[in-house]
Amino acid sequence: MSRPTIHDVARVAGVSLSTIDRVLNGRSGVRSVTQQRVADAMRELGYERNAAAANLARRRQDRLLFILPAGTNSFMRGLERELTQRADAWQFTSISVRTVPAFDDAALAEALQAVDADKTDGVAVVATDSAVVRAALAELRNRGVAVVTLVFDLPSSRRQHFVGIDNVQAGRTAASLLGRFCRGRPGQIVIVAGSMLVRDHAERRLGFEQVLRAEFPEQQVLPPLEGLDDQDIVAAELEAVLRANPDVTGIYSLGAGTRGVARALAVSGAALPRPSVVVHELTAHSRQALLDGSFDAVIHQDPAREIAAAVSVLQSLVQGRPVEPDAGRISIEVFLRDNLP
Amino acid sequence: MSRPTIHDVARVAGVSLSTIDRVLNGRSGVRSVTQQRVADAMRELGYERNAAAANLARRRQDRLLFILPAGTNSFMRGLERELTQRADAWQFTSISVRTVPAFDDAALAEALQAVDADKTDGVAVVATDSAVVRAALAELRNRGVAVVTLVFDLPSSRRQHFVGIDNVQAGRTAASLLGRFCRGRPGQIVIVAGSMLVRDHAERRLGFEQVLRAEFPEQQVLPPLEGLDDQDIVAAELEAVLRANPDVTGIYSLGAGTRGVARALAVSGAALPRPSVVVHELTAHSRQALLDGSFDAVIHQDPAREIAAAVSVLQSLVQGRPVEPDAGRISIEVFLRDNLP
DNA sequence: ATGAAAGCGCTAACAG
DNA sequence: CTGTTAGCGCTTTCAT
Repeated sequence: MSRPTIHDVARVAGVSLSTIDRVLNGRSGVRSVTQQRVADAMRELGYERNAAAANLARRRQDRLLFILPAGTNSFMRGLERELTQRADAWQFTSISVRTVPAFDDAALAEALQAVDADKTDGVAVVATDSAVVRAALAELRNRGVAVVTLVFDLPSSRRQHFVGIDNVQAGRTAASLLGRFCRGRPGQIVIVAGSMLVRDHAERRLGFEQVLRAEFPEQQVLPPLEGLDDQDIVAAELEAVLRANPDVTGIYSLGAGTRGVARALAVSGAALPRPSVVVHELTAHSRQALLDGSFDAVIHQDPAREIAAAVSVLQSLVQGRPVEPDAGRISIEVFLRDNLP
Repeated sequence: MSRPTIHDVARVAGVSLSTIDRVLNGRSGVRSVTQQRVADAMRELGYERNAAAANLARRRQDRLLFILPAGTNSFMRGLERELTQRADAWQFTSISVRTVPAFDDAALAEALQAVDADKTDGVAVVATDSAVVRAALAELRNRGVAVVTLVFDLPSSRRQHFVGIDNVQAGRTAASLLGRFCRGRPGQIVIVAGSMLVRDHAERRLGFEQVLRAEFPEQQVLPPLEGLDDQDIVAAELEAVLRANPDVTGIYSLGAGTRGVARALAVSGAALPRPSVVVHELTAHSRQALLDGSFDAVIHQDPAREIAAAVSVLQSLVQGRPVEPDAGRISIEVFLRDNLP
């Protein structure tokens, strides 16, 4: 009737609970004949282990720490919100969050060093790329703590996994969209970069130019505009570029300069057809711009999925379970006005 | 140190475990003074209930049944795979699956009537719209079983929730994409419909035409091509249409005729620029077409999310928890060649 | 109105 | 190598 338990298996196999437990958890000290008997009994009964009961008895808590940059970046705040609001969504896992000044290698390295390895099983960190950070991360690993990078990767560091999107693919996706949006209107494409971090901006730009050059050669990519993610700078510079190049057909904003882009478009709005616009990250502002028609598409990564993947990977790492190579790969979402969540 | 348990709360409040349990579960038989004391103790200790332990002790299993159409529709098979492979992903929930002949109202009604209300707490059904089905569904509700519709809705029936995408929005999304893809190339747009079910095809078409007419009036929408989701019919008819209309700029396939579309394009491939193509559902075939460049975008709904949402909504319903109105809303995903999962 | 005690399905010492 | 026993945190009789 109800699901068989280890008691049933023990009875059928004619052994004790401990023996069942041993084979169930692959512990040593069971003759292979006995193992076989137990395995047969399990198969016969269709036994399925009750993970909740196991965790309860084990009374293990995975203590995970998330280290995020402070500041107003809405994506980072989204991650933090996800973490604090759904703190109880993960059974047998206790999660804490620390924020450190953004783009401050020293501060980040310090935070990594300050991790108490006796009270922390795993760390997810939004990393900046620098020698001190790499060193601190390696040392954390040496102290027996599992480490994954989140959002920004640190390849060839000692981090065990990366959880985030593939930024080259994100750039390629943007180009596929924008190239199609601008087809039949040869002209210039403006890339608005920022300063979130060198690596991921470079990757997005790379992917973007790969696809645009190969598939939409009628578009000329202008030298990227460095807006430092400051909306005033972005607005001013972009406005100037638009004025100087009346044939701009498309704009790709790969950083956080989204609001500046919207402002520049509003000002130079008279010119028609207005350029097609693809930006990153769904925020209140980009959503609004999508709705009023000034942006065409938003490339997004979902904070909820990102956090869920990080927790899951860290749990596996901490518990010594195998982790599939692409467990941390987050899907690149595309939003238009009509499929906004 | 470790999370406080009801033992701690009991000690601090100076009462027994049972009393804690009573207030925790809102059972009667506790003086309000005592309730207050307990509540204070919980707050003081920062008590959080351990849901797994509660479920274990309660030993309740939600018995859910999924009724899906049989046949080769890859989306339906995707749902079934999700259900059977991840059967153990939902703690304290046992899931069974039944398939019934597709588009057979009588068979579906019969399956609904055959549900054993004593052994089933909730049902998720991919419904077809007919009086017998509605009646059978209502009767199932009367027998005390929770019911949600999945993928296809049955509004104004007694189903308690719908889990699936908004098909009008899906159609609008397709039009936003295709309209932009075809901009600057005035011409005709072909809609390839099928026969999956009248309702959702009609809704997709509605949304599609809404947006196309309003925002891309330079495109003329041809009368929809009824391919009955049969690839041979779709291929033949579409080929004829393409031959007759050399100015076809875009194709929207809103049903399951995807393979036929690919074939027709391969045959009439000579003509350039080839029409832009947006189809529904990511399958091995549509993925391939995306990769080889014959399709531009795929509108998708994720079977995994769909199943997860259905299970979660049914659990809430069965356990009498409140369900947010849009708990069943699944997001509409957009895939291009470059953001394929 | 409140408490004691016996589990839920599994794990973890500790004995044999 | 295998079995016994005492819980994990919570619910549920059944007393009081």
